[in-house]
Amino acid sequence: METPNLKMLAQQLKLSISTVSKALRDSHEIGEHTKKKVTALAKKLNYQPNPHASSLRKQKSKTIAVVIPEIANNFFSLAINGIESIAQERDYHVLIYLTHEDYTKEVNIIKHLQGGRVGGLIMSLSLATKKFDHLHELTKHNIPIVFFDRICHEIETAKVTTDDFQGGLAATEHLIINNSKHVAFASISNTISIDNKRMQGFLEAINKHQIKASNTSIIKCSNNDTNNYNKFKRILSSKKAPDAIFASVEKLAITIYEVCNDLNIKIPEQLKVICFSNLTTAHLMKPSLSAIKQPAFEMGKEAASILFKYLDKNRTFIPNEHIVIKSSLAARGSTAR
Amino acid sequence: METPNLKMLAQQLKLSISTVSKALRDSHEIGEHTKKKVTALAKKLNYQPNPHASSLRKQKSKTIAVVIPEIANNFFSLAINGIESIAQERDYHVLIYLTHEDYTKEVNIIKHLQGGRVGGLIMSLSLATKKFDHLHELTKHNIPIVFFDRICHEIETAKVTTDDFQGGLAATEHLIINNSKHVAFASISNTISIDNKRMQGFLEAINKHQIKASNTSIIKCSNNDTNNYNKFKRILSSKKAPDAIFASVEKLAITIYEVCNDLNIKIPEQLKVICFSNLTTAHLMKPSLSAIKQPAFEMGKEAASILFKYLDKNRTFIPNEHIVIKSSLAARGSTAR
DNA sequence: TTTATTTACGAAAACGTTGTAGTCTATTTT
DNA sequence: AAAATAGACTACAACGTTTTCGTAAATAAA
Repeated sequence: METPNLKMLAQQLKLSISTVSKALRDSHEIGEHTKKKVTALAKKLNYQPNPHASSLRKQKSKTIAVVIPEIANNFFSLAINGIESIAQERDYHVLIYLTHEDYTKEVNIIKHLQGGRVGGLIMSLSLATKKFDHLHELTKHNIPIVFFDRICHEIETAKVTTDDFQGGLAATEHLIINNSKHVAFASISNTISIDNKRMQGFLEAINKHQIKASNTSIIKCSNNDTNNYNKFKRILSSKKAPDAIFASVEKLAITIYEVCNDLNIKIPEQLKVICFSNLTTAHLMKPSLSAIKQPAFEMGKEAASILFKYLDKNRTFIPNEHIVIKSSLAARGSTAR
Repeated sequence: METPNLKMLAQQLKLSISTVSKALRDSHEIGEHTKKKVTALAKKLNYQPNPHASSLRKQKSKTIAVVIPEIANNFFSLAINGIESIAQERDYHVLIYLTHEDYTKEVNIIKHLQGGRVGGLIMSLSLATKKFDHLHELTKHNIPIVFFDRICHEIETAKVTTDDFQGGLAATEHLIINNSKHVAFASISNTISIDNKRMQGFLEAINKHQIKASNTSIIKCSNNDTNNYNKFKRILSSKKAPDAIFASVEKLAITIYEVCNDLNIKIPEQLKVICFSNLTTAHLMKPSLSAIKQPAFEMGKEAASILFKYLDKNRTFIPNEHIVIKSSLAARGSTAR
């Protein structure tokens, strides 16, 4: 079956292409009678305007890209959920790209997007990204970026995060209040924004409660699960092992659970664990996992709303703005006194 | 900064637009010397062809849509991961649409796609979908669909699933072998393909092991967590409660865990639980959750490979084909004898 | 009645590519 | 030396929209 287009409609109705086009877009230039006829036939033939032609002509596409490190992760999939919900409302389309925490992949994806496939993008940086030339280049090409979670300070635009500092502070204080003597922070990367903020919250709590430096440690992890596993194993079997760990991200807490299972370390008796997480099954774990829950869905919605607002106005420059959405602490078994 | 286009390149090089276009696409009509000059300038200016113009002209777009019920779900996010990995390799772009298990949303999304925004789509049906006119219509418009997981038998095309029947059989046998006397199947919907297949596997196991009908039940659940919770609560506190449940999908098993927690029912002593699942933390739950693990990532990859194969060949009709990728049973605490 | 103005439509030029059909020069073939 | 061919390039139409500009007829204002 031929896909109907304006020409086809025009011929059948013995009208010009422009009249049909205008009628469908409810232009005041077209009479009511004609509009009725046109829309009726359009509905009958199931006409849908060709988006490529439309995008080309209008030089904008009602399409955005979401560039994230990974998707098999509750935080990011919830965020996409939020983004998509707003997009569907506003009739925008969402392209998805995964960097898999790889800088080169991120650069390539961004390069591709310079062609104007999308009007803008929503992005969370890969762990490996330390240079931002590709992002500067993209904004030079008039494609706005809204960052969420792992934001880039260098680019002037809107950024949506949760209160990572406050969350880090709260998580650490929660450990201290529950009688932890030697608290550690497990960091996933020293370059990404959120990890830093969370660590600063950690340090602030240490400071506030006057914990001795010798009873504090920073565990530098990476994105490699096996390496992390071995590192935790080493640390937790050493003499001066911490009795509480605040993990920057969920996956580190999971690795800690695995190590504890294998070393037969009891949580929370011997080790308390808390982390930033969006696991839906945190309350069903053994023991149930205490967590700082990020408002992932809301963060996605907020980021999308901001981007769409500017795109709708044809504004390609988004001024600096930092939206912070509050996280909440769920105290569970893994930090019980 | 102006986004460079062919015209701009042509002017700077004092060549025609067609020459530049052909040079960039490495046409034999263009001399080596010219090609070098063109590609050099293109690289310098960071030229990226306008995808809308290209798609319009070529009448194809190197873009596919993925239409799924939800994304905050390990199975679907892993599947997307698989799809995206192949797409990135093949230079395809992936649009994502969520139906949220809603028939009307699904129909609207499909309608939109008739405009030719995408070359094809990969899809898993919503729970609420019982009519398939929208899908027939789409294929009439020459947009091929590849189904995965929740497939549609009515449409002639390629379908990718796991061995739901075998998985259902294995899961149920696993319960029976581990000494369950009254086994139940928790169904999420009686319309979707996978639920049916899994139930058939369940029934086959019942049959094979000659379980009496009175020691068998089918628990009809829905997509409403609260309703499911209440239903399980009622059933599990009744006198003839089952001592083992095979849940069709992960979310039902989670609800069962919650009910058991609240009713203080011991898993696996009083109730054994197994389900189809892709939870990464299944082994850390209390008790660890026995599961039929679906090859979600591979299913996504397979579905994408098939679709791209046909799109690359400009074939819009995909003949019937059912690819089955094996699942595996992980026996854990929730079904221990 | 003549002159403005409004209403309802159509012609045509973009948007940036791609592909077909030339065109011109230089080389080879007869 | 004339004719054919190959090589390297250009002109131009098309893809399906959107939008600006025109224009004819109908209506209102002078």
